[in-house]
Amino acid sequence: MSKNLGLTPRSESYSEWYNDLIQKAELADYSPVRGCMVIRPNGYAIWENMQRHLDDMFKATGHVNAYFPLLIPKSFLSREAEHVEGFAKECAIVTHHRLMNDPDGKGVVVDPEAKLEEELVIRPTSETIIWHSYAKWIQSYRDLPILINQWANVMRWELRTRLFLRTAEFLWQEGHTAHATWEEAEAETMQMVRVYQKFAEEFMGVAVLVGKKSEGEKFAGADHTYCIEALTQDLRCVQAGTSHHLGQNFAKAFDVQFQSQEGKLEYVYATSWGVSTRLIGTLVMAHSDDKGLVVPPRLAATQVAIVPIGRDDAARAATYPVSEQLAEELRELGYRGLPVRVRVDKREKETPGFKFNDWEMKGACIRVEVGPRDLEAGQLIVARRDTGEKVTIPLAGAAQAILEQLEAMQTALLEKNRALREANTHRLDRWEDFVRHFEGEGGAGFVLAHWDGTSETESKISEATKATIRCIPFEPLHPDDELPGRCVFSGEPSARRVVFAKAY
RNA sequence: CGGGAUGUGGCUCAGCUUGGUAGAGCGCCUCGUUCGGGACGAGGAGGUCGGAGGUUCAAAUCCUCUCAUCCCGACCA
Repeated sequence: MSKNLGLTPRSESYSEWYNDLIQKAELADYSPVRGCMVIRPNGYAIWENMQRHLDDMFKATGHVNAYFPLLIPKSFLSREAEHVEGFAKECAIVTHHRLMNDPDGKGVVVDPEAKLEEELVIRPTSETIIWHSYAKWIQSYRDLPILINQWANVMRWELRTRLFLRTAEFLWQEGHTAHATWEEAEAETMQMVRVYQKFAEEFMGVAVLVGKKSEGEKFAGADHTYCIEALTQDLRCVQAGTSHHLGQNFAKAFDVQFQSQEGKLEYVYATSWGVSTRLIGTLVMAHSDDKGLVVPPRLAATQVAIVPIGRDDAARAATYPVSEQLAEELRELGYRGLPVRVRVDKREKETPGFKFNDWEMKGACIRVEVGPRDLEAGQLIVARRDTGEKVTIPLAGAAQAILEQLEAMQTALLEKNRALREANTHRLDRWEDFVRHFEGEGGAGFVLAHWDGTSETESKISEATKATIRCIPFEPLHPDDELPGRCVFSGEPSARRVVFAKAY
């Protein structure tokens, strides 16, 4: 236990703790290319669980999946002025299509003869290539709405990367919809940010703020952007998902018009919305601790780890079958409509103590100890990952009791995150207090303050404090947050408080 | 992209100042003893010292370039 096998404690260095955890919980590994990551099975399982549940929610709201290509003609990016400005600086570009042997005999080099006529951009997002298709598919109001989602990878040439939170290549889903009216697109934009909120709360156990982005923070090419914003244990904010109302910007750029019922030609209204593998980083930062990964049961790779104790044949003959039987019973009973993800840890070279620590590092929600002495007493020991609490339960009915523990953990994580947010949300009205609050390294929670609504003030505040406007919340955290006041920076009138925080 | 730091068996690091042909702990493999919170003993395997070039009789060590990671900054859905 005193050996240096653990993580850097969060109190010592939050960012080292995060990096250690990603490695030791085997969520991801570095790749030979800067900014890219290998997502390992333990991390990918979380992504698969996220995908499964999000996809169900998308389907339930009428969406279908499709796939659009990775490579985009360079010229497409420049069709929409704001869009190209937003992404031009971080694009990877394909310029050639062939390699050849180095004439100097040192491996391979790019064949200069194989230069592409038009260079191709690796998608940083797919609006442009998708709207190129939509232009072909949409002629009449009867072709609308189009409600398509795709699961894909995208690439943004980030200069400063962190595993999961900001990588050059990442996995995500991007929904792209086309509508006949502004109102219908607005309803879609709102519906999807609410889907993300529901997912964050009910599956990730993260109490997110939902609101609208300021002009300065909205998506490049959007009319406006809605978002969910999460608070991490180091009191920073993570933008966890966005939903954009694109107005007619892309329809105009790609000339997508439809004939209305009245026979008039009109431009289509668009939305796009996405969440990415950044959600995994958010999840880690929201719940995990100095012993390792903590994941809410609904997303955990392993929900229950059963550790049979005793390695001599006599002990094994008793604890192994009981363990297997319990595992089978859990799978059959299921949790939230799916077989329980349960593992019986029969590794024979490791001691029970090692296994306990190992499963805590890897993020198993519930650990069950099945020992010879327990069996004699007709009981089991069950330990919960988030609280560390160990209880003894009767062997009879154990599966049901374990399911209850899973549900209790799922609920407790959300409550804990909500309590973190409540304890770290402040309302500040004096500029000196505001500046002092954000002084120093590290996060400082959410600050609700008045803002005069101008981009000038917004950028001056962020220059002075490193804090940015995270969103203008849909629902006030307190009714008084929607009362008018005076901008914390300029003293000009303000209609309501907005949320400031230091962000990842 | 700018500043700083780092890169030596799977991991953590020593060796570099003062060049002389690579070490420790952990992990791994084998055997035995163990097994209720990171077991113990004995034996064993494993390294083009991130990569390329240069200086030298000789480079992990000195020089140049380059790649990657971390921290800070700038940038950023």
